[in-house]
Amino acid sequence: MHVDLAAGAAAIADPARAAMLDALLDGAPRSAGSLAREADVAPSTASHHLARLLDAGLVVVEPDGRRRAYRLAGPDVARALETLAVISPPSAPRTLRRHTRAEAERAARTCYDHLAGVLGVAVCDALLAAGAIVPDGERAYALGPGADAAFGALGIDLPARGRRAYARPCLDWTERRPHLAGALGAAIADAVLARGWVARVRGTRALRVTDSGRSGLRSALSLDAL
Amino acid sequence: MHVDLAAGAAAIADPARAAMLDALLDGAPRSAGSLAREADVAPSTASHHLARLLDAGLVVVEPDGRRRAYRLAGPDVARALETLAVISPPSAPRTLRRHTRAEAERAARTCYDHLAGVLGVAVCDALLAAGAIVPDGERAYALGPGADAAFGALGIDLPARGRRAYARPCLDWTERRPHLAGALGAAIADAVLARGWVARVRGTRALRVTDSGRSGLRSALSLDAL
DNA sequence: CCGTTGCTTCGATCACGGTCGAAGTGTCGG
DNA sequence: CCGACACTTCGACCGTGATCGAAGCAACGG
Repeated sequence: MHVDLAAGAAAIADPARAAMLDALLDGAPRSAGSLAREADVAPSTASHHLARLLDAGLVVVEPDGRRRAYRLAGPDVARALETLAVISPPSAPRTLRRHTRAEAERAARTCYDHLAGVLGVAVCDALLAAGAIVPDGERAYALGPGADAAFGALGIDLPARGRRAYARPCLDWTERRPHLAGALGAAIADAVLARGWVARVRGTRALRVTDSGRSGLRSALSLDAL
Repeated sequence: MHVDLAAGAAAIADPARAAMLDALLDGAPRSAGSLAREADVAPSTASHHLARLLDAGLVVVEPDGRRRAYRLAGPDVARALETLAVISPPSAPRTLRRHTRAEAERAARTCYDHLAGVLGVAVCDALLAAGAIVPDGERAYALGPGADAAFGALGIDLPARGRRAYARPCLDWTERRPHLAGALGAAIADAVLARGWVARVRGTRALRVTDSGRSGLRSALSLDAL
C-alpha cells in the first residue's frame, strides 16, 4: 500500500486552491464566500474547489447558519503546506492591494497559531539571546536558564507538556530563518494578542504591533525597532 | 514577497514526476532512462518532466559520461515529499510487478538514508523498549541508559553531533507510526547494510533481511519474526 | 409567507499541459 | 572517424480540468 503523491500535490496545485489554503493557514475558519474573494474567483468556482479540497481531506467544513465554515483538516495539513512552501518559488503579487498585504504579513503575521514574519524571527532571536530557550538538536528547543525571567516578563505561564511538540523551530519562508513554533510558540502568540501588544489585521494573517506592544516587547525582551 | 504554493505543488502533481521523485527518495542518483522506466513513460516524456523538475529546483543533475545523473536537490525536498505523503491518499498499484514491489517496500526499505517500513518501525520500537533511545518531546529522541549496550551490539559507534538533526521520528507512511531518522538513523542503516544484515533490492528502495540479519537482529535487539 | 442572502449544481467553453514519434546533439567505443 | 547509445528538442495531438453565468436549494429576516 503506497500513497499517491501526485494526487496529494494536485489537490494543492491550483492557484485558487492554494490561495484558499494559504488563507486558512492562520487556523481561523472562513466562509465559502470569503474564500472566493480571497482567491479572486466566482463563488461557483470556489465551491467547486472547496468540494475538491473536502474530497482530498485537506479541509473540513461545518454548517454555520446559512453559511458554511471551512477549516484546515488538521496540523498535518498545515505542516505539509509549510514544508511545501520552503521549496516553492517566490511570487510577486500582481495587484497593489495584495502587495501591501504581503508587505504587512512579511513584517508580522500568524503561522497557524504562532508568530511569524520579521516579528516572529525577532522574538525567537531575543528568546535565544536571553537564554530563555536553547537549541536542542536541529529540530527542537529546550527551556534555558533565562526561561522564568523572560516568560514571566511576557506574562506567560509555561504550557504543560502534552502530545504536542513543545518548542520547535519552524522555517520562516519570508525570512528564511527559524521562528518559534509548538505549544510554547502558540502560548506566546496568545499572550501578546491577549495583552493587546499585537492586533490582528481583519481578513488577513497579518499582525500589527501596537504602541504598548512596542514598549512592552522592548522592556520584556530588549526588542527594538519593530 | 510570498511564495507560490501552487507552483511548488504543480511541480510534483503529475503522476510521472511524482513517481520519479519517489524513486529518488532513497538519495541515490539515477539516470534519465532509469527514471523513464520507473515512471513508465517514453524517454522524451521523461526528459520533458525532468527539465521541469530541474527548473523548479527539486532535482539537480550532473553529467556522467554519456548519461546524466539526477538527484533530489536536497533534504528540504525530501522533507517536503515526506510530509506531503502524510496527507496524500493511498493508492493501489495498477500492475502486479508494482504490487509486489510495493509489498517488498512495505516490509523494509530505505527512506532517504535510514530504515523504514515494518523493519524500520520494528527497529525503532526495539530501541525504545531497550532504553537505547527515549522520547524527547514529540520531535526528537535522546539517547537513553541502554544506548551503549544496544548500539554496541549493533556494531555502531555513535555518530558525532553536528548540524544535522541527531535522532528524530519520521512518520512512516505505510505503517502510520514513527521510525528513526536523523544522523543516528542513517548510522544504523549504514551499519546493517555493511554487515550484510540487509541487502538492497536492485532498482528499488526495498531491502531484504538476510538470514544473518534475522539472527543478528534477534540477538542484538530481541527482534523476532521479520 | 415571501424576498434576500449564501452556497451549490449544471452546462458550455476554452486553454494548458501531458503524451508520443521523429529528428537533432553530444559522448563513448571500436 | 564512424556507428551505437543516451538524452533532448520539436511538432502535433488530445484529454483533463478550470472557468463562468444561470438556475436550483436551503436558511434566516421581516
